[in-house]
Amino acid sequence: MVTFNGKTYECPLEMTIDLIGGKWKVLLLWHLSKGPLRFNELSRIFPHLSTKMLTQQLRDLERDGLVHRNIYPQVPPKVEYTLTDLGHSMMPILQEMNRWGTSHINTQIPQSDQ
Amino acid sequence: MVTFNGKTYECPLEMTIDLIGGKWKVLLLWHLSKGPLRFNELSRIFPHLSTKMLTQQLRDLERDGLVHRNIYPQVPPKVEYTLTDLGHSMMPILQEMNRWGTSHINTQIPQSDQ
DNA sequence: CAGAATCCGACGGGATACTG
DNA sequence: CAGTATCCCGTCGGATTCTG
Repeated sequence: MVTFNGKTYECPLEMTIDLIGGKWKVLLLWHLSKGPLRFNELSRIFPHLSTKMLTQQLRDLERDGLVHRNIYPQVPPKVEYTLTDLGHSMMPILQEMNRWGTSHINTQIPQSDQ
Repeated sequence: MVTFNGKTYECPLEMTIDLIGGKWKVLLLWHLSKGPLRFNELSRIFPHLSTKMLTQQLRDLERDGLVHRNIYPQVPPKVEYTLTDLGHSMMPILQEMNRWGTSHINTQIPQSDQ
């Protein structure tokens, strides 16, 4: 029984997958690891991600301390998203995932015949 | 643009997270990495996982070549699930996830005040 | 520019009952 | 034992519109 940011889990693995599971969070973290990005820049990188979802995922990541939201008080508004140290500490995981994906591109699994 | 088992993705990372994203798949892979487990054994390990979901997740993992389903033709039926080589190749990812989780147990993120 | 608000349909997933 | 089948409700998430 472990906890993270108020949530309770049965084991560390469950805790981690809850933070980055789902399609978009790892992709957001991955792109932000290369440098700060603005809301619309992220929106352009992921054309299939609605602004509603983008906002929601970024809020989740922010609430869990993986992403920092930097607001420049100016008109028009400017908001930059960056990785926190905790966010950067996820990189070994993402690198392993990227490595696995890269080395298994175009794999075709023969479906069992029955 | 990459593919895996007939599905198309924008990048290797997206491909990987699609295979193991979601709460249960990593947990199933994790337990199966220690040895074969039967359907009811898995069911007992995860009390909050319905048989419907368990079946569905196992079928997904099987279809994607990460898990093998071994049927013993006998009465009562006996079915053992094991990791394939491809499933084992996921272990570095899960180990990183477990490592991260373990070293961030009981973290509390101070919420930004506004 | 960076969202918030609203509406609404699809489906993820629980509970229960049933089967070879 | 190892599932399947059915019902059903909640939420996920898309599309659209609006705002400081």
